[in-house]
Amino acid sequence: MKVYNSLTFQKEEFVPLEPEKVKMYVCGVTVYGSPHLGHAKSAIAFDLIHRYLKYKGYEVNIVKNYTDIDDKIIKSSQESNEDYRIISKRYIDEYEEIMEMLNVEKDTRNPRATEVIDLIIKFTQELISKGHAYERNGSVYFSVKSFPKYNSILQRIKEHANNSEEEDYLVDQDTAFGEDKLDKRDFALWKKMKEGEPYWESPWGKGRPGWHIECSVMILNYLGETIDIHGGGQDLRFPHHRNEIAQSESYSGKPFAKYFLHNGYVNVNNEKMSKSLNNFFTVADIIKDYDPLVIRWYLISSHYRSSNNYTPDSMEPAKKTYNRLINTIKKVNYAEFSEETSKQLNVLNSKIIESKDKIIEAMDDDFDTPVALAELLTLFREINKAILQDDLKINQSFKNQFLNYLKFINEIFGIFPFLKSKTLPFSTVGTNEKDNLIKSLINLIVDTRNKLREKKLYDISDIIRDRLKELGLDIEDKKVK
RNA sequence: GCCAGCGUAUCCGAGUAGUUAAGGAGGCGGCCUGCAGAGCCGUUGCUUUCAGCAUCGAGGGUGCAAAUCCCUCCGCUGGCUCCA
Repeated sequence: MKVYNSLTFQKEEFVPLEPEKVKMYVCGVTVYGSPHLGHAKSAIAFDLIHRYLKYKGYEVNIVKNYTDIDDKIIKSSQESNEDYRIISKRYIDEYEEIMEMLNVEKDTRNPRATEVIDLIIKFTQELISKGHAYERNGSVYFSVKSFPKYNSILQRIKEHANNSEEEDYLVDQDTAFGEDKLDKRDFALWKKMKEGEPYWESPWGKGRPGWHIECSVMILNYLGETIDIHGGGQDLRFPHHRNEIAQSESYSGKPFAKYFLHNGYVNVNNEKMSKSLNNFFTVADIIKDYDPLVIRWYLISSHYRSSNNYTPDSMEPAKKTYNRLINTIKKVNYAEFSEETSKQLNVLNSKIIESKDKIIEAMDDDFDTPVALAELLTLFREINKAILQDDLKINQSFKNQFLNYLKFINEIFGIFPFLKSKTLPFSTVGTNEKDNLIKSLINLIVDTRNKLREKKLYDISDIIRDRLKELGLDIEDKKVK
């Protein structure tokens, strides 16, 4: 299996530190607003990776944080005159609700920044004692100079550049960059409290953590000094991820993460969807018009590293394609049954196996979902052709194999969450007395209507079909005998 | 300016050297159907059909062979201390 590693700018064979186990951390959201489609893209990208690693037999320990204290939350809190905890709680709840609808699997844990303040303070103290950080006026800064390879992390430095790295980055040394910092590149580990802000007590007085520190601390605490996969959006490469690496490697003296994976953006009119540009579409709004699974399909039908250009029409093709899949599943469910094995059925069986192999091959190549989904659609076309065009009768073993295939698809893509039981999903009729009665009544109506059709009493049979549709029962006619 | 990446047919979106540029959506034509729905097939660059010529932002280069590698240029997006 290969993954594209942002640290080395190339695809690499995925080999975890410990066999069979993967330690994974994903930068989550800052909770001061409703999640938009861009957040969903990131969450689904790493959900897909999580699922696929599990499918490959790895035991995945995945941690994703909530940043529940930062400038924007404080600002929002001051504007609405609400406690910052109420705001963060509200948006964490909403985020979790949305993620559940999008069928994003639960992480191993989701720590909040405010849960780890003590650990942040300890971590910061340790960095100071090792000479990697310094305190100025109640704030603590990381000293980038103490970490020589800083500039080359997650960024290529051109070999022919005349200037040394330092010169490149320190030309503005004497322009204003915050009076307390010793180097323009230094960043805050601990921020001194401003009047009216939430605060925690620390050895440097009242204050709160800087932006980058929580991730380093959570990783150390919940996953260890070195992890396998660190994920997040492209926009976090710098400064956030570079700073995390600097802090953590200065702290432990060990490599921080083996692979960095970054997902692409959702764009609107070829601009990044973001809160600051106010061009975002929230998932909650899109769900009003589209099934969350259609949104999921839309997002995974492009590669996780590339960007989607979203327009309000973008969901339409996704919806149609997704419905085609559902229709095919229904067709198989209602197909005529025969225990005999036909040659054509054997061919279909082997196509299912082939399709699965091809999907695995595509996913092994840096989670290439577009190619994998193309394989899925090709198989479904074959099945439609056989069952609708050729009136293929299916047997139990085919049904089982198809069901297993669907479960495999759901396991790695999460697009058929209704597949829980051992049966196909659309046999809504149970076994109790009432259900049997309903079943008999429906059969009675359908049989009667078919008799009418045989007698070419189409106006009556069309009314019945329309009325049944109003009740949510769709009839799809076949040829009249 | 520096760094990363992008530019593929009407649109979305794969494809990093080896016969037909995956798949989807839309359009057109056909099949099926009492109708509808669903589905299937073909087509969707150009030219006087079965043949030929093009084609992956533009131009050049390497090579038996290029959407794919190299160079130059054009255009676009993102990051460069708020960000998924």
